[in-house]
Formats: sequence, structure tokens, C-alpha cells
Amino acid sequence: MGLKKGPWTEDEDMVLVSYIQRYGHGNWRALPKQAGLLRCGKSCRLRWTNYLRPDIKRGNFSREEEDMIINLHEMLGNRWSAIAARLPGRTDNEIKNVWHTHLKKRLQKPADHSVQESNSKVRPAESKTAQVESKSIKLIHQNSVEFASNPTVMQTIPIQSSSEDNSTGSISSNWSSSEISGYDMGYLRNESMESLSQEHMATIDDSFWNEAFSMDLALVRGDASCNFDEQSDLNSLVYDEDVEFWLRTFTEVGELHDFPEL
DNA sequence: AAAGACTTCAACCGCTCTAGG
DNA sequence: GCCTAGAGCGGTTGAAGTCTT
Repeated sequence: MGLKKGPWTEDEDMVLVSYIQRYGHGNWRALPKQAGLLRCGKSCRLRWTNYLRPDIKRGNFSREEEDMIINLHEMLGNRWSAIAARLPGRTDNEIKNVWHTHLKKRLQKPADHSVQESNSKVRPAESKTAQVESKSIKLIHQNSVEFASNPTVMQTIPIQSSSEDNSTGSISSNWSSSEISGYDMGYLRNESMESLSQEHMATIDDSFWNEAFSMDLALVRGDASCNFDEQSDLNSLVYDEDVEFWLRTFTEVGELHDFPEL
């Protein structure tokens, strides 16, 4: 009712910023009236959170940020706010725009070798090993774990189950933690959830995923390492706490009752 | 130089979630 | 348990800028 729409003017920005600096923004609906703005509270909130907030980082996204978005999107899907929470100074709206205008296209470009390489890590459904990967999630259901996908040397981890069936899983030797996080978390959630039985699905609620995805940012970036010693047997398997976390998680979710060897 | 096509991104829309009464 | 208001979220829109013909 008589409220202004469309782009904000500098004057409006100044009014909004000075009001919030002085009084805060406890009640967005009341704010424009009290500040003397002909805008709805929602518009003020969006303008503040997406543009005027002092901790907003302006300017182009770095390659590192873009890579992070791609990895996080693979894991989280279109949950822009969740992705934004992992990129300090960036807003969900900004990330959403960058995704639609740049990153989606970048992933579709077949000629770009570096992108292809990146895709092969984070888009399991499109990789050559998709069939193996699809199989691997089913193995989780069958009391085993398998990080299969890499044509390099595989190591085998026998999983002790509660039943008589000692299924065998394997874990590839040359995987970095980013591959494990970006890859397995993504396909676990998006590609293969249907592969889990209903009873297992029932045990996976949002709190599980929230917890899982709030893991160390370094893992997402691929800074951390979790390489496995090819020469070693299971007892000397090298792993870091993130890998341990995931193994424990699989244990809980997929009824992998324990990893006695670990 | 002009017109149309394309791209970008701030802002809006409508739905969902949550807290409080 | 129901209702309501406020806030948050993801999808969509459209104005402005840029590129192409």
C-alpha cells in the first residue's frame, strides 16, 4: 500500500544503514516505518542482508571460492544458505547467482580439461565408475563399506558384522579427503539414498546430515589429507579423524556394527 | 551507430518454518 | 493442538549493462 519497489537509492541505503547502526534490527516489519522508509520490512531485511551488511565481501569470486561452491553444491544441493554459511562474507543470493551464471556453465563445458577432472571427482553419477559407485552404496546396506571408484590399487577392508556374513568392502588407496568428502557425501545423499532400505532411511534424519556437513571446512577444500598406505595391511592403515568420523557414521547408519581392526 | 540478443544480479514472490500466545 | 506473525529460504523476474550482428 503505497510502498516503493524496485532498486534501492543511495539515500534509502543511507537511511537504512544509519537506522540499523543506531537501533539495530529487532523487528523488520516495524523498521521501515520507524526509519521513515517507504519499503516493506522484508525488502529492508533483504537489502541489509544481501548488500549493506558490513561483513559482506564484494567483488568477484576467487577460483578457490568457486571450487568450494561446486563441491558444496554437490554435497548440499540447492541449499544456498547452507553453502553461504561456509563462505564467509558471501550471501546465499550471490552464490545462487554465481552458480546459475558461471559455475553451472563451467561444469557443462566438455573442452575444459580441468573442469572435467574436477567433475569426475564430484559428480559420480556421470563418471565412468558410476556403476561401481552405485553398487557400493548397496554394499553399505549389506553390512559392508566400499569407497570404490578409483581405478588405482584398491585395498580391502573386511567389515565385521553382527551376523555371520562377513562382507568385504574396499577403500581406494589414493583418495584425498576432498574426494572422499565431495564424492561420497554427495552420492550418499543425492544419488543413492533410494538404495538404502526403508528401515535404514528412517534412521537418517536432517540432524545427521547437518552434523555430517558441518565437518571441518578444510576437508571440503581438500586441505586435509587422508591417504592410505598401499603397503600396509589393515592394522597399519593410516587415517585421520575425519575418515574415522565417516566410518563411524556408516557404522551407525548402515548397521556396520563396528570396525574392530580400526 | 543502431538494434536486437544475451548476460548479470539485485530485488521480489511465495512458500515453509518456528516461536509465542 | 491450533492460529498467527515474523523470519528465512529457494525460485523467478526484470532492469541495466554488455556483446554481437
